Amino acid sequence: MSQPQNFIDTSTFDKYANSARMLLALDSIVFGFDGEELKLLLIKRNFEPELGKWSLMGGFLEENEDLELATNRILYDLTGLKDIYFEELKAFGKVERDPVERTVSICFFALINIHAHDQDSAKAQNAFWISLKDRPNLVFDHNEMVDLALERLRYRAALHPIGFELLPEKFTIPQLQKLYEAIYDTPLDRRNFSRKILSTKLLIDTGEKNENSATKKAILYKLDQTKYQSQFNAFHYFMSDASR
Amino acid sequence: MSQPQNFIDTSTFDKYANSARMLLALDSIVFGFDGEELKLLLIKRNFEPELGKWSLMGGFLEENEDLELATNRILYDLTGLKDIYFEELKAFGKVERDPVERTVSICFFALINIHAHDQDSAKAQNAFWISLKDRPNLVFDHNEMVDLALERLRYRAALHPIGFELLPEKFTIPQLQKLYEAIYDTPLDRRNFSRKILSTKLLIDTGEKNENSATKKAILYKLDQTKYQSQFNAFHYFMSDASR
DNA sequence: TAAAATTGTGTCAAAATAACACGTTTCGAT
DNA sequence: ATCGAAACGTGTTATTTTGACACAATTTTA
Repeated sequence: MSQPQNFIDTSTFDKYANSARMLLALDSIVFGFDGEELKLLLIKRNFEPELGKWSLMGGFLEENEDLELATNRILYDLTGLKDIYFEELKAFGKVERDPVERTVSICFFALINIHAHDQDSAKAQNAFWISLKDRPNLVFDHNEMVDLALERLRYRAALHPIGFELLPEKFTIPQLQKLYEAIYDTPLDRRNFSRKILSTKLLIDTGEKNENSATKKAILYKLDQTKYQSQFNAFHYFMSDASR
Repeated sequence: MSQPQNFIDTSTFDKYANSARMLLALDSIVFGFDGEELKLLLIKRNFEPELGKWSLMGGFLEENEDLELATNRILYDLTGLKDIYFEELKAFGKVERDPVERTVSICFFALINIHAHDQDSAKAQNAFWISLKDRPNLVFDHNEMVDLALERLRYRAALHPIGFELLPEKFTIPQLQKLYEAIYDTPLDRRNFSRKILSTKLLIDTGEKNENSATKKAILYKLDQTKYQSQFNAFHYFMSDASR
């Protein structure tokens, strides 16, 4: 992380010379699921620059703050939640991406249970849940970020049980199927989907049923947390061809 | 990529205040394959800080340089090659990761044909090919970076045909198998491997044979570039369980 | 020309997948 | 109370894919 050109003095080495210091932003794509549609938590900017326009939630990395800590701070400010599931997406670093000042953004996406999050936190940030299908135009390169985040979500959810992060603690297989259908925007066969999910042995029957149903009440399952964590990196192939 | 706290003046907005500007480093893990072992291109540092120790090749992002351009610049300086295959790995941003000055590193890994690269470029950087198995201790958090890069390589090579990037233009299936065995440090069944690879239809028989062989000469194949690019993101499942 | 090393191809049983059918539960309308 | 509609749980079958394994062909060297 340094190169020959950048040293000053081999005996009394203090600072890297000649290279630019710049702002490091963190931008978050937060996905939620309301039971029907996949949603994004977006900010209606009540601050400059680009006041009044839509954007992702972000913030700057501070001098004495670890990167991971800053990510958690930003997600907490936005949702009021701690220990949110998130993954780093990509660094965006075009010279002109932020017209105000040279800023490199490290982008990540998060998955949350839309009903568990703190509405007040979102309100404080002027944030709203927007369906993916009617997402507005976003500032800077944020559209590109969302496109990539959705692609990555599809990639990851096809192989790993991250979809569960979007559901409440107890959920039914039909609910899970609707989530996958929303993520991939495609219908799935009930019977094959159920078999696939159950074959992972990741679900535990709680013995309860979904009382909100108007018809046959589906079994409520919960995640087997031990198996979930130990098998997280194993391939599960939830979707046969998520890669188009 | 900005938040309410960071604006100065809604009418004459110029700069983001209060947030720290910092160095942005780019560190590269370069993988190569010599026909037997997986290797890393590492720097014996002839510059400060940490002079004399081993490290990854890196550099700083400059004021008027796109992130992707800088990555290519660093890889070119190291290998003399352009259009190298690389993927972003992760941003490393612990406060104390570089004792000289607060520096966030965006890390990426690259795959190159070890025999095609320019030896002079490597020599100019004091870089050497080191077998993964006897890799030295590296400065800062570079060990962690290499660990993660290897994990990611295994993940990606299990699903996508990136392994081909490490081989010469024309190669045999046994050579490809040795590469996969090196990546996963495990023996594979010749017959099943061959069937799996050929079923992807990514290989074109050149009609030539490997004249370097002391026994039966294997068929030399080349990649079907059109299919390679169009099917790159499809899942190929080259390894049944690369995820442990 | 026989032996050793390596390559290409084939077989077969087991497992996974995709397409599809049937019976059950629940509520509300009759 | 019972019937119908909607949604749920489970089962069947043919096809494909996988994993374990065997055999024949090529090439160099002894």
